[in-house]
Amino acid sequence: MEETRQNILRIAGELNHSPNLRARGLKLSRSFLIGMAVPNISKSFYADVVQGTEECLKDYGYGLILCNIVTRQSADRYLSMLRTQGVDGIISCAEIEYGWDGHLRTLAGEGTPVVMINDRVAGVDGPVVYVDQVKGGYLATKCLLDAGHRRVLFIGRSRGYINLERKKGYRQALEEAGIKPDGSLCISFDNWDEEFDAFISGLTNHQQAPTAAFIPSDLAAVKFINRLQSCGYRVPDDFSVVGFDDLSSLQWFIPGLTTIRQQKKEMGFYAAQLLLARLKGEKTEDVLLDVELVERNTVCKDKNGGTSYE
Amino acid sequence: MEETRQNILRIAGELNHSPNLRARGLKLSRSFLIGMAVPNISKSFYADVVQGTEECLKDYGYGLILCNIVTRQSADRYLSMLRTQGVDGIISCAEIEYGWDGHLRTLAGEGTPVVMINDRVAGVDGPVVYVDQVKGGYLATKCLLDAGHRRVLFIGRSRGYINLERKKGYRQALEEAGIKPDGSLCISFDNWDEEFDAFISGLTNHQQAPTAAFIPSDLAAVKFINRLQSCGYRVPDDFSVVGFDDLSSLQWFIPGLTTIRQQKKEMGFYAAQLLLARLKGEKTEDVLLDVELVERNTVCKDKNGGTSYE
DNA sequence: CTGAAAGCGCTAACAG
DNA sequence: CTGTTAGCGCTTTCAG
Repeated sequence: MEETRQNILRIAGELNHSPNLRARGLKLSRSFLIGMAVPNISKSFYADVVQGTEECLKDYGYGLILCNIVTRQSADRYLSMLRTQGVDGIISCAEIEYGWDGHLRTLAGEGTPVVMINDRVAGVDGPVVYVDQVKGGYLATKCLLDAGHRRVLFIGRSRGYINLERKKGYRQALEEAGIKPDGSLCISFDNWDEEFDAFISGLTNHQQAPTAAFIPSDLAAVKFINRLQSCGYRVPDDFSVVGFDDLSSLQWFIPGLTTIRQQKKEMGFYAAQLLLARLKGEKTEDVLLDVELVERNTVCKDKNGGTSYE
Repeated sequence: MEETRQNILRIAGELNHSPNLRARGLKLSRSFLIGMAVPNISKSFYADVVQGTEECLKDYGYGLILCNIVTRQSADRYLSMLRTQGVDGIISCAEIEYGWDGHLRTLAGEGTPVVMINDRVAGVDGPVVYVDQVKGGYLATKCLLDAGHRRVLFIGRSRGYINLERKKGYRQALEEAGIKPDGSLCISFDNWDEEFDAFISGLTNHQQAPTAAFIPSDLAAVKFINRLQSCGYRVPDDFSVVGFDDLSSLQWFIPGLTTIRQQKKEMGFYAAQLLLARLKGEKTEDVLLDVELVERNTVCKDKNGGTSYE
């Protein structure tokens, strides 16, 4: 009893002695480490998500090992690193390529708890933090429709879970407004330099040219606006656009992009909470995060778009 | 011999057995973990630096623990986490606040190898990866001077190693052009909303008003341009500006920002290499990274700025 | 209720 | 040159 007290005092005296997590982990077969896989930390979107995760984990003494999957080789390396480091769990974002899905299945199959963000990887058990992509697409399109636009483009790829969902929302809004879907309004630019010029000449020459676009990615939207402006178009006066993401890095972009806000940090935060709950053996359920429209200055509210025919 | 062969075969058979790093680390007293401290991963600048570090480390089997120091509390938590996890080394960026300097001194004092980025923390031994900030400030200012501007603002705080160095370069360029330094041209906005209006009225009312500004931060530069434009000024026609950083997130900003490019990923990469070398017991030296001017569209080359008096 | 001891999975030193 | 063993620092179990 008194010895114990002395021990405590001695420890307090040494002050800088922290228990060795390696030994502790060896005994407990835990590492107090969580792996977080992202497609690219340099995209401000994922930096925000990571920050959210990290904010939650650090309060519970868990370290976050960042896994930036940018090549097939990095995917392989992280597979083995997560294994050898013996992480206690993994948070994995959607949109990761380079065979990561298979690696995640392997890891999950070996018993590592996994939480997914934005989409489920087939064959991997675990909760996922979803975002209401459909609602986002719906709100974005409705905003354009409400401003009087009738021929609204969807500019983006039509594959991948996320884009598909957003497109679903786009169609929903159109339908609700009684507008017949027109396949020719759904386009994407694989090669901007070549295809954008063709697009522009189409815009000027056709009478029933589109007057607005929903572009399910802020980065693409900003690029689009940039090109439009260098072709002499004014945004939103001549053409309206709504993006998706609400990237903070675009804060000072002019004109301010009307877009759909996602709860980026929350995404990471909730994923971390789910994982922690799972580690404690608690039951977990998928989380669905809401989105909202952020109105700035890329939607022309006053007129029905140049050649609209309402 | 034959048993060994069988062992190898069995291992190959099991295939998914990876040696337990915890046990290995316990024996070797190493963790194969590196801590990386940044002021804010959500700033695209640091995301790039982290990506560079991570790219190097993963090839050597080291995991990267991200330490995002955004509050005093997070600084404290990471101090103890880095200790308990027993990281093999630490890479620490400049501009971290919340008492981190002291924590880093503590950790270094306990024997953890440290590599610093952008500035040395007093009392911490270890190599640092520097950027030629003075040259950057010089190139930025010279670019404005070469375009004919004579009254060039320096907009930014006059404290902190990095800003001070950039300002040094600004003064150097001025001096070289035979322009007397004018303290009133060095300003900073503590509260944009209030002070910017005052600044603008000064701009319109004075005959010898400045015609250009070097703003040693892209984010601030873009904000400045944004404000300028909403006051009816055109950039670069009415006012020229040069930033610093060359943030990729500003890629589509209009007008394209003329700025100083820093080698962001390289910064992180070299820091990792220095740390690895240190862990191997090799001798290390500071690294100085070069910068370059990236000319885009925020400097008016044709005229000497509205009210210039050359 | 306190104190000793076994063992987590590995490596390095040592004996055979 | 191969095979055995001690022990890294902790936790947990078990004996005192």
